[in-house]
Amino acid sequence: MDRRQRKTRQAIFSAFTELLSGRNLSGITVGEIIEKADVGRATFYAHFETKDALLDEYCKELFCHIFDAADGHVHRHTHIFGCEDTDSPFLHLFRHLYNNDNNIAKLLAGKNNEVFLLYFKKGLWSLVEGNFRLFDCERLKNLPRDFVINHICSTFVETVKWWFMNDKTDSPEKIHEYFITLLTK
Amino acid sequence: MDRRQRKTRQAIFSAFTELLSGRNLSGITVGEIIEKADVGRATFYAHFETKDALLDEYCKELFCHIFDAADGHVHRHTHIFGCEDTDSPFLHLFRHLYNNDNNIAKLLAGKNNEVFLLYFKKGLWSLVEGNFRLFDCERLKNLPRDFVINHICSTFVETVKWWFMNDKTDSPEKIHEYFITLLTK
DNA sequence: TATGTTACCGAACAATCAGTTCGATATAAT
DNA sequence: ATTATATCGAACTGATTGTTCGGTAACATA
Repeated sequence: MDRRQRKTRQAIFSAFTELLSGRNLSGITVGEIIEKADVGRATFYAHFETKDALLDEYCKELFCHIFDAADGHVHRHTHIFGCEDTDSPFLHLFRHLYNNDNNIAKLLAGKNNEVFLLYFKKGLWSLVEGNFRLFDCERLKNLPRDFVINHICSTFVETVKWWFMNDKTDSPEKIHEYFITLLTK
Repeated sequence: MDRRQRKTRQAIFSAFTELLSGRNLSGITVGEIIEKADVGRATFYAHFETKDALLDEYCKELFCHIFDAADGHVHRHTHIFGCEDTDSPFLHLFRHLYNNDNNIAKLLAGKNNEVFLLYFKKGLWSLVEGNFRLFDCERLKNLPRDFVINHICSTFVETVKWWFMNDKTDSPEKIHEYFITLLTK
């Protein structure tokens, strides 16, 4: 990719990040983005077809990174319940979120930012599905598989939201314990 | 209230309902609403300050009704777990949703309609909080109260969403069973 | 019926924003 | 040095929101 293209793309992403941390997504205009990115209007539209396209690619880069990192942890142990000492990929995720990598926390905590939760959940789905056996539990055995997966994902997302709403007063380990308590028998 | 006012308000609500069932909320313009409602532009803004204000009042009327109905059921029994024969307020809600009162199903099933889910959850919260004792469960005793309430509400909402996504192939009773299974020990 | 009040109409208006177009300029590749 | 391409910037279209205002119709009251 041309160096000019790389720089422009980076500038737009940075500006977008900065704007997102201070305001609702719906209130951010293209004009503001290009002003903060110091980029011509036509240039913006040469990179992204629409504002939604920008959001799309932005989320892809953001969440792809964090979930890939979490996925690496999955082969280090066999069962997240009953193995207190070992990391679970979810504890790993909680820690990522606690450290606020890539300002994800601010994005997920906002009010009108359901878009991000959607992407977040999508990444979660793969993670949960890929390790479904870890959630083997007598109680959930007779329920439809995708119903349970959805429940696990939603529970995680809602746990994160609740955590952030309370300004992350609890430690990642504590929150992980809460999360597990909800899902285990 | 003046009969003219009533008629205008009703016309706008009807038009809004009709438009909502076919399109995303964000894609609906004031122009479309007043055209379908056959109402002058100035009249619309005499009734509702903004489009969001319309949405607000619309949701209030919609969900207020359904939750009031559900709340009436709450005193007919003491514990939703382990009393298979008796109605729970949640089974009652599932039945309401199955019958698609007020086209609520279409609203909640849509893609970009998180706004409605928000209002829905708000109503749920009161219902759950008002009957928190019904969810007495050993496993959840040590968790923060509002964390658990939030989890119950979220689980209900997600169950409904999953149900609708699958075109309501399961009966309200079956879905209620699923829901209870997720939350009981 | 006569009168005053209130709601509605409709058209015009300002302001904001998304997305397009195009000629000129700067930067990269060969 | 030459060619290709990314960027700039300004102007433009079109859609949408929300406002204003004079005229008209419906309502309430006496």
